[in-house]
Amino acid sequence: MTSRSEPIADLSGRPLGQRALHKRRLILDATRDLLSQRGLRELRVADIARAVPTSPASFYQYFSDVEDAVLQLAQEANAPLPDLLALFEGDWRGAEGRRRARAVVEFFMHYWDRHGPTLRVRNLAADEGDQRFMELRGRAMLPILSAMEALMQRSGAVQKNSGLHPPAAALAMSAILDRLAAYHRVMESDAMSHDDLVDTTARILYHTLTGK
Amino acid sequence: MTSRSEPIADLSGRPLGQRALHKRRLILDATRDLLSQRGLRELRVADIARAVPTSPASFYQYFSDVEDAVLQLAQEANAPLPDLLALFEGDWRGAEGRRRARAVVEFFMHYWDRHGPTLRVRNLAADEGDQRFMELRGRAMLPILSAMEALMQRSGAVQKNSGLHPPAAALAMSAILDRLAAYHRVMESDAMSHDDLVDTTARILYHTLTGK
DNA sequence: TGTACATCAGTGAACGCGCGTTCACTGATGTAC
DNA sequence: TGTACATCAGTGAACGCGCGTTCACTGATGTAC
Repeated sequence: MTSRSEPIADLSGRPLGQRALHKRRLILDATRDLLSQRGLRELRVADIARAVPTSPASFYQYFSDVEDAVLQLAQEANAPLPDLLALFEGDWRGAEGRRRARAVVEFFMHYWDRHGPTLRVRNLAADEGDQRFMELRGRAMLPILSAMEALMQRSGAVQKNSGLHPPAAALAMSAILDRLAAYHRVMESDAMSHDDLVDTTARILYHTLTGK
Repeated sequence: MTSRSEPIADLSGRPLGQRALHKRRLILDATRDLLSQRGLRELRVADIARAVPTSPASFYQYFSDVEDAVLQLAQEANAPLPDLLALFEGDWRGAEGRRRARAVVEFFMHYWDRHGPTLRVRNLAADEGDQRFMELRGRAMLPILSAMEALMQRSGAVQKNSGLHPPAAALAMSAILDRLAAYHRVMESDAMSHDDLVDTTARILYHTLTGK
């Protein structure tokens, strides 16, 4: 989803060759590594360049500043979402629906295990009002929310759970999924196993989306 | 909840007089203001001092660095939580329960309207693994999670929603409440009113905690 | 296939700024008698 | 009530470091004939 149409370009808009694409990749990877090792506040262009390793000047060939690089990472993180969308579309009746609900929860957990540092920063920046990050989060969330609402309509949940406002309910479900995926690793323990967490979340999701 | 027992002290441990407490207050207020105006990454000791206005040296009389000041703010943000706790304790049968569920949702929204910038940063720092912020978040959340679990037990939700693991369900509910409170202002629109959001969230909460 | 040239890509080194941090001092407040 | 002294509180000014940013150059790759 890293912009389907336009090829990747440098800051002057010139399209990149193989060699340049590779360098850009190394810089993005280093940015992501640093983001997961240290915090957002400690993320500096100089550190990223040191980690690659390369000169800070190379960084500025591709990105205008640290936020810009993180924005690219957040954009790349949208790539797996069509797979998630596919889980919502289709048959959610009976056992198949319960299976799909679990698959959705597991998807979120893997997704956050992989992209957590980036998504956390994206969400903070969006919450703080940064337009670019708000837009990016919107592009990620809106299709999922729509898919949930569509499912609530055709499953009859809207009638059975009458009083639930579908867009609000969809938002609530995405909040659970995001948040629990974000810290499931910290929360899992003897008192609460991975399966407890997945199972309970999947049940709430299934019930809210299908009314059963 | 700014530490009930020990009086507030400067970095050498000396308790503060009235004048010093007032200055410290001004610095914390400026920190919070800057945090809501700009982002976390733009928060500098020099900026805070300018905003007060005072000398950077004054800042260092009370706080070891920017994180330390934010940590104090996050600590103060725990103060209103006993009121929330009180909502969970008591009678949740019938109309009274539905009323309380709504009150919980409204509490969260007001709470985030007021302390949002601080709580966002607290959550990011905790997610990034900062021990001090993790502990602080734990002190805020654990009593609430316990109160929800206790309610699920005595309301019979555990039997009726059999299969829900109470700690996991409580975690899921706190995720909804936090996240929707965090961005309810951005989400409210013609298609989804404040009341839709409150009502739907309250219904999900009520159903999960009481089984009805 | 070889050579000349154009363009792409990468970076060493330098500059200047602004930040974090501290010191040494001034002024305010409290206490003793 | 007044005076001397001790302690509390606040800060101006300075220092040095490291970061962001850019320039001018070198080296790599592609293209034409």
